[in-house]
Amino acid sequence: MDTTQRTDQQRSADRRRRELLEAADRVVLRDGPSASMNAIAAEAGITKPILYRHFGDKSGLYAALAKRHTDALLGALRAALDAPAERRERVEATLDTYLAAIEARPQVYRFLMHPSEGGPQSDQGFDTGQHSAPLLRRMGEELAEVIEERVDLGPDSQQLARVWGHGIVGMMHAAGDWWLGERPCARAELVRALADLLWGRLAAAGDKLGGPAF
Amino acid sequence: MDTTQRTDQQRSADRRRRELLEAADRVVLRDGPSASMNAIAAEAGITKPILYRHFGDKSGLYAALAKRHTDALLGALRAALDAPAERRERVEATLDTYLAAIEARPQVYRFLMHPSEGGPQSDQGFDTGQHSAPLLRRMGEELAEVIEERVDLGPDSQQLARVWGHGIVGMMHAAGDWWLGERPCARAELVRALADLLWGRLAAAGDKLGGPAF
DNA sequence: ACTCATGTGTTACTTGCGGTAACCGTAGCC
DNA sequence: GGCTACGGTTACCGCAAGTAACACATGAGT
Repeated sequence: MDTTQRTDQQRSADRRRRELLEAADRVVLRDGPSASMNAIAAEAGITKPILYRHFGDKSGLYAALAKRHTDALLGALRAALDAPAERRERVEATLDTYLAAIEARPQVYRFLMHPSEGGPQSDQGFDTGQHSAPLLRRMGEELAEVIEERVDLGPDSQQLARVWGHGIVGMMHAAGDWWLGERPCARAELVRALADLLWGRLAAAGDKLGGPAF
Repeated sequence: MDTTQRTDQQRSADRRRRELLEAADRVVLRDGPSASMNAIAAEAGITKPILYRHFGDKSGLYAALAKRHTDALLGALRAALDAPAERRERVEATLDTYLAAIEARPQVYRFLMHPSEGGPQSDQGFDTGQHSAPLLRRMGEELAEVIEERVDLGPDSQQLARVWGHGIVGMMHAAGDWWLGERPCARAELVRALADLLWGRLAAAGDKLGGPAF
């Protein structure tokens, strides 16, 4: 078994795997994240056990599926983050890239954020963390890296950058989710509002006079 | 059927309902959000159909359960938001209140954010929005109200306040989730870092010299 | 040519959950 | 006593995840 020489069987297995993933993709796009293994197998023209041979269990399939989309989105985000432009411009471009992606394929987005919430009862009950979608975590970490490598934050910069990375990603996510549901304004307006928030406009704004009980 | 005069039966039913909710609470606290109806019924000392008589279906029970915690948490947050203090202090107090809550009872928090993700296959696949936990939405709306009624934002203030409300809540949530998983620092530090972010420190910070490809 | 390992595929099953139908006992009230 | 109304139970359905056991091909070694 030479590792360099992949046998025909191995390559055909890889192709199979890709085909299965594409079938799964179609089903998830159609049925949302609650697509059943049976349905996916049927779409691929085969039966369940094969899926299990390839992906172990449902979360395995979902992880593989999520990785593809996550990689694609992260690539686009990285491009926007790394562009040679003013910081404000880069931030706005990044926000816009993310929002455009979730606007274009809401089902996929939905799937990425809610990856079937774990197995049967999957004893992960106690460990608290890690329930937020892996996509969010990865985005947070990536952003943190970019911030830390580009912005001068003095001591404690690493800690600060990570907090901010995850915080900003969360802001983007929650605002995007709400916006997608209600569509209260154009995308560009949302982008500006969020950038304004990051630029400290909340802190700079004055108190409203005649406020309540004051 | 006089509406004002609740019969003994009605009141006893209400008591029963509360008892059941408390049992469910205990189970969710122990088993996490994937607690089964059987387990909850057993904890309450009864069997499934009674649960269904009281709450309709699982999402009904979960909704009732979530409402209690949500109300409690929102009450605490409102108190922090409405305190008569400097804005920065109020923001920090609010962040701290939220983080203290999720730190104290991570399972409950987890449950609130992941309310079983909808029914059997619950055809809600296409409508995109509304999958973010109701708690997040409510917090976002509440915060938006407070912002709009207290801060002078000029024209478009309503739109802006809502975007910011949801955005800030999302930031708090994501950062809190990450922090809960990794515990990279004390709560107070996290609070300060987030408040700094909202105060525009990212925009104010200088570029790092000797940056990449520059 | 015969076997044997390996990978692809199937049918048929088990387990466990959400949800429901149909039945049982007891308290009160006429 | 008989009647209803309600708290409760057993026993079931449908469905999805996951598995066991079996069946067909195909290339390699002898």
